[in-house]
Amino acid sequence: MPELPEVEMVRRTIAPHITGRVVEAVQVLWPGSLANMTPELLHTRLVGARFGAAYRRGKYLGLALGSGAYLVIHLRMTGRLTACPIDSTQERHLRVLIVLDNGTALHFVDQRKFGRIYWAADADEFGQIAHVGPEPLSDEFTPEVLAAALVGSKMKVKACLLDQNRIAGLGNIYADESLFRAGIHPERSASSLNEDEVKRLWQAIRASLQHAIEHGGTTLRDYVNGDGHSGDNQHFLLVYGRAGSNCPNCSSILARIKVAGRGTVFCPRCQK
DNA sequence: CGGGCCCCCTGGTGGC
DNA sequence: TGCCACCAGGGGGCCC
Repeated sequence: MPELPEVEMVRRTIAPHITGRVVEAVQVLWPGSLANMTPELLHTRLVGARFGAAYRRGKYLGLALGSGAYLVIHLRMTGRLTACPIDSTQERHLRVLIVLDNGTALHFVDQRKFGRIYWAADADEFGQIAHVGPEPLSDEFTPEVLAAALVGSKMKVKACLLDQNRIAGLGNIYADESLFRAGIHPERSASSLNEDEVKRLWQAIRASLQHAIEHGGTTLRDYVNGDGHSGDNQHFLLVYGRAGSNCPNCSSILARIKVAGRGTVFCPRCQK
């Protein structure tokens, strides 16, 4: 499941392939992948357009175009965005193909068809589509900002972390990893965290995300970066996917419960 | 505002 | 070996 680190890796690896390149052809194999336009409209808008920089907002990718518009992509569960040679074999679950003028093509592959491609006419529309909370790796994200996202909420702290409007980019993996690093039980009421706990959680969120990026993202099944390479961070996860194994801190057996409808792994001893 | 549930989807898994 | 119910889950929508 691509979360902030994985989307950031896609952004970094896809950018060199597309920036400055002109679209020669577009092929939509599954129209359902297009969120707010028809295949015809995408074709009209994209063919002849030139890609600029690649941006990320939360789990949204925004590929700028010379016209000032953005091609906005959300990978959801199983989406992949890769740059491939135009003569490469067509993989299963290919949904949208964008041929560029440098012998490469952007492949949007999505087994479960949850991923979506949006059209934004300008930066404002990109912001409306990717309307998410503060970026946890930005300088603006301080312990005070995190505290503001949690304060006064009756929600469980994990549910808060998963709420994209409160904090951008955390999904199930990094919510669990962050709460473990901070030593906070996922079912704690968000508003019950004291100043020290918020500070620890702030530090933990940034560390979980930063380490994941340094390890190229987490590949559990589908995730690959823009070059088609898997990440390594799955080998460094502390709790996610490790229910029944030993806690890396105290060797207790890691527990699995359901929080906010999501499978949740935590250490009953370390996370109070 | 928040909790719970459904839906979108497909492939993997476990029970029988 | 085969069939099938069930699960995973990001995000939007809906109801209460």
